[in-house]
Amino acid sequence: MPRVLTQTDVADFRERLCDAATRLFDARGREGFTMRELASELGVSAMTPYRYFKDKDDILAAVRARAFNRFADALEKAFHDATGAANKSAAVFQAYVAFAFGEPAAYRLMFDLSQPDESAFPELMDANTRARATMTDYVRALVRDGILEGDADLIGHVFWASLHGAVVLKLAGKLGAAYDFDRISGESFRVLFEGYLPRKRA
Amino acid sequence: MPRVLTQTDVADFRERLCDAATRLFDARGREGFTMRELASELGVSAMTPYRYFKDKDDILAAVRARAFNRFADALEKAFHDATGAANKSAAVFQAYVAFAFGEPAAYRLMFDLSQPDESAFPELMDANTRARATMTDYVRALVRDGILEGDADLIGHVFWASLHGAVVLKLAGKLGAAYDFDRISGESFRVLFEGYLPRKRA
DNA sequence: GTGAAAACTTTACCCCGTAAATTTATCGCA
DNA sequence: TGCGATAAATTTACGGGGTAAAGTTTTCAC
Repeated sequence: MPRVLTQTDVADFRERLCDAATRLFDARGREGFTMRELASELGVSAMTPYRYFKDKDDILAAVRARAFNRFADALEKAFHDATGAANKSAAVFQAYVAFAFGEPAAYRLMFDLSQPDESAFPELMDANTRARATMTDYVRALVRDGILEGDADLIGHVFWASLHGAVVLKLAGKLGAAYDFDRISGESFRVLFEGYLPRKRA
Repeated sequence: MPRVLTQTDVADFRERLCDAATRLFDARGREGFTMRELASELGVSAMTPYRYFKDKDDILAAVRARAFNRFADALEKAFHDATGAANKSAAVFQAYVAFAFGEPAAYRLMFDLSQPDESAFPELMDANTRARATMTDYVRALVRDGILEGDADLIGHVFWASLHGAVVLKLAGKLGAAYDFDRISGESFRVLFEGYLPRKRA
């Protein structure tokens, strides 16, 4: 019988590969990322990654799944560490922005990209679902505590779309100095937040 | 003396090429777009486009410039055809959305993409500036007519970021059935609009 | 040791953007 | 009417990409 890779060997290599791939995506962009450079970064031949992943898309899916999980980790941590619904909401907002600009390539891979039939990658689906949940939980908390009023899922999507828009415009270099990301996202957040405050009825 | 291309010949070919390129971008996506297929679509050899454009990026810049101009055309027409600031605003909103979903590839080329040193393409810069202006003019009209109150440029950017966010989430397939584009963008627009209504001071 | 099979590498194929070399087509002029 | 000259177009070729197929190395039960 020949040498056989243990589960751990495989998992470790996949881990190392995804780390390197994430770094390369950041350094070279989605277009500049190549299997050959990835392999050489890992010190293996160009074909070795194909023992561990079906093809480039499979690697992309794994990298995306890991990005979703890191993202969810960051938001959940922010949510749990802050106390009080209002603080939690601000902390989640900050964590979101920090992730987006700290790992722009990962952010784009998560939200800019529509891989055909993502359902073929259960790991990705799960991570996606998890990240999705963390993005509405904080709104649910705000509504539960009576700080905001309305359909928490709808409000969550509205905040999300608005913030995401500002993020991608910034990432694409579409925002100037006068109306920069902080100004626009802050203003959006403020106006939307006020719009969902409970109506003071007599 | 040999045959020499007239200005018109060159302009016509560039036009035809950009039309075909725009179609191909839509059909194949940014990754799947190739010079070779573009050339074959035009019925010329793979190298002929290089007589008329420096390289692929140069073609991309031209396609983007044309997209910006079509976009500006659509918004300006909507703006001018509607009467009254409120109607104009709604018309511009509709034209924006119609363009984004009618020509998703062109939309992405305009706002998702940051070409390095776009300043090298004056045609692109001009078209970009023009499109930018049409996106804030309608807000300026709303403020001038007293329908909204505040910094028109800031408000314009806030609306833009919010709408853009919903558009790209939809284009990336991130929105589900329950909270779809219309629901989210409509809700965002409503809440932001109300947030900028003049305060009724006693 | 030995052989069989897993892990890995080398080689090779086809597609890409595009540089360089080559061919074709059109003009003014003899 | 032919005949360069030269712009326009095509053909060929190169380096680099993803990855299939073939070849090599390594490891373990016997």
